Amino acid sequence: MAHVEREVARFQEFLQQQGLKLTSERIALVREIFSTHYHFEADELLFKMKEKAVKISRATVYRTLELLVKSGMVRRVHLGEDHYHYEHVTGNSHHDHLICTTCGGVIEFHDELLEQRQLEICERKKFTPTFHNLQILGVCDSCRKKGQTPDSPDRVRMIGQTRLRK
Amino acid sequence: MAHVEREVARFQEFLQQQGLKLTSERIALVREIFSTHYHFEADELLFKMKEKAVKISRATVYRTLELLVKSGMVRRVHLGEDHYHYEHVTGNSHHDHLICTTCGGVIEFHDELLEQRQLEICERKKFTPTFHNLQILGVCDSCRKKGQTPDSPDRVRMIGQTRLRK
DNA sequence: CAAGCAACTGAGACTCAGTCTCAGAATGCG
DNA sequence: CGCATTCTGAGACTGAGTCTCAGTTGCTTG
Repeated sequence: MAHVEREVARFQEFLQQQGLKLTSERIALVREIFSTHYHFEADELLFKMKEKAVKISRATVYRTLELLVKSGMVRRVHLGEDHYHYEHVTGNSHHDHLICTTCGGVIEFHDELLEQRQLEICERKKFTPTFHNLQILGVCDSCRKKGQTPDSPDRVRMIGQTRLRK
Repeated sequence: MAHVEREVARFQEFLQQQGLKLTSERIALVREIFSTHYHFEADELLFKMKEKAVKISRATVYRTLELLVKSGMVRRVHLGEDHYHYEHVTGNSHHDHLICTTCGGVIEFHDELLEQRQLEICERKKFTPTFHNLQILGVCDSCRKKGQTPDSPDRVRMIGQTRLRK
């Protein structure tokens, strides 16, 4: 739990620099995000707060996520679904994702050779990269063992979380 | 133009195999897609058809795109925006994208070494890949020359096409 | 430590991409 | 050529995300 407070402090520092305020809603959201979920969705977060009987509006959730992204503490990623996911930015280690189209699980990896090669490609195309995004879709080990066959890429869209609105 | 008719024939063959029908709407859409746009959005296509005074409803556009994806003639891709883009599947050459966050331009590339390395990573993680998706965001040569500085990744969301509904 | 104002919040209207429904229309097989 | 089957358009609907605005709160300054 202690390290959650460190994140709160980091966020506070960012807010101060920007002349913004540290409100109870923002504190609650940062605590929620950094104490549990590694990958999460905005609506999931909204739902979790409702469960805990902490009343925070959808607008505030989105506004806070935007600030967290700006502060560099959280990253917005596409995970194959048709809406955004968010993930912590731990240290500054960039990573990419293997996404299982059967169980929806996400495996992270980082590969220096891959990164290096991308830079080479950019150089050849005279392109100045700022960021990249690689998802590999397929079937994870445990799903394959259960005898599942790989699905078509579209199938990924079906993966969902329980989530409510209103 | 001749090769557009080849695509129409390919689609017809697919439809026949599935016990589906080749309608005038489907022909018009395939012609539109394969005669010009390489990367396109559903709404853009809808708008183009309206411009040409060919009346095709949104539902039909989406339904036809779904069929084209199933037939393997078109691929659905994420290009950094918050909605889908589509692109032709030419032959079977897989490729990835460099996306300029300043002008919205897209550069395609294919790199065997990158593909190879991804397979190695999957093997190490015991993951059976079916598909992947790599976008590199940054600034293209001509935008850089115009003295633009790289934008933050969020900026990409702003890139848009003119498009109307109704 | 109170005032004041800028920044923040919630509620709910709005947007936009995409999906669904259903009654009427078209296709194409037999 | 008939008719079952598949398609279509209009528009209602959904779900994620944004915007607005009136009322509230954090924090700086005096």
